Amino acid sequence: MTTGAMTVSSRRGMPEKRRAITRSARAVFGREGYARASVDTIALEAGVSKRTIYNHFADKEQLFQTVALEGAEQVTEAVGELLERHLRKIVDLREDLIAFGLERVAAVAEFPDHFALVRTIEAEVTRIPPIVLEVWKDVGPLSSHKKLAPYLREIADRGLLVLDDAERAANHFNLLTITDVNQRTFYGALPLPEAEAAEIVVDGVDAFLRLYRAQD
Amino acid sequence: MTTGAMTVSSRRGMPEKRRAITRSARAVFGREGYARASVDTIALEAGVSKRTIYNHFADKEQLFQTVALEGAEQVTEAVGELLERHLRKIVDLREDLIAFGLERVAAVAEFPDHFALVRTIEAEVTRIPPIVLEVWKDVGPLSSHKKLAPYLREIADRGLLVLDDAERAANHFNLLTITDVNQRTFYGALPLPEAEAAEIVVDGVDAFLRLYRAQD
DNA sequence: TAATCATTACACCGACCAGTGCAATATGGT
DNA sequence: ACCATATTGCACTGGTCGGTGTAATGATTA
Repeated sequence: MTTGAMTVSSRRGMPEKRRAITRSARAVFGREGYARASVDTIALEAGVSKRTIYNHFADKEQLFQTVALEGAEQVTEAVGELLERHLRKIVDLREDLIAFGLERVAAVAEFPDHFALVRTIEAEVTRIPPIVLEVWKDVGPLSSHKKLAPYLREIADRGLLVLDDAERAANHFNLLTITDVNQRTFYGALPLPEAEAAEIVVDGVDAFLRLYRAQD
Repeated sequence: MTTGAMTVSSRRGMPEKRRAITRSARAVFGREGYARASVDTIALEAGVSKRTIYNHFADKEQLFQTVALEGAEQVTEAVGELLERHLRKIVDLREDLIAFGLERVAAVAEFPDHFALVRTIEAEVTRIPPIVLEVWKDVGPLSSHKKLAPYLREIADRGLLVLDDAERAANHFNLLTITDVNQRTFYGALPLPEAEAAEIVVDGVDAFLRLYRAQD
């Protein structure tokens, strides 16, 4: 098979095949869970031979860890962009926070394979080497969560919020919006009408503002 | 094996063996996850033959569902007792809410097998029949969460809280306390120093009170 | 004692799976 | 054309697992 041409860029670095493998692995690990996911299935869906997978990765576990870390980085980067886009310059605080919250929630739906994988990671949490888990949390959810704090700090410095501890406020914002939605949908695994998601976010933002909005 | 006496209560109803099976199944499903958990292991740890398991349950899946539902009921009942104990009669609102929150968090540690199973359920969420999942949510987490609302309503009626929507307030309380802790520890799978858990609960309660305490 | 029924040990089937070895093939650089 | 390397197909091993069939054992009840 694969008698075709493959005109460009094949033998450089190691992309193409490797990317196909990680893409497929992300999908299969997320869909089936770690134990059920078979390397044969991953190979099939990647359009690659099983042997090639073992040429790129030592074993199933290392493949899983690689995919988990890559996905975490991608999402964290996307969240970083959302922060810049919505909270760099504040026009209307409530509107901007709501817009950020909505896009933050939508981001879960835009990386469905990754967030299915997150559920798998959480299920495997006791079997993942502690160091790996720590790194994943750091580059993933922890990083996404913490990045919000400095934006809130700056908004507070401009007099729009009153907060003693920006990290705590960021935590509260996250709990009242994204965490609430994720908890109800299991990271997007179950459908939630967009209107309800929006209602939750608006509720959360309003609660957040009652907690931290400057009185004037 | 089992040549012993077993003096009392064996052939009535069907407990004893069945309870041993569900206890063991809860532990193994929680520890290993659904796919990895082997019926042989469950039988071994239950001190029961594999055949006996299949005499009580149709298959692995039904055993899993049974265990999931039983555990959810137990925890919901325990949470109900905590509510009665701490929020029936309010002495000092903040103290009582903190005490409730702390015990609520501690309850996760007191049912470690069940909450390990919860992680497994969440991972299997797309493979669990929708009706079963709905029932589980209803008797389990949803019920535990919703039970808080009427207590808050009553506290508000006594003038200690100001809230338009008791359900929303209950949701906020849960998010700011138990959900925060559960998210950080993966339902108790990872250790969290008790002091830190307490700090989170106190933080959460104080945020909740800033949201809803009567201005007096 | 006899009959009933839960339980047991044990062997077994069919299926799946992680990982390997190897020889053939394809590909890109020179 | 030649070489180094990536990839492929495929068979194979050793192991696990869900579920079943069966004959024997033990206890309970009448």
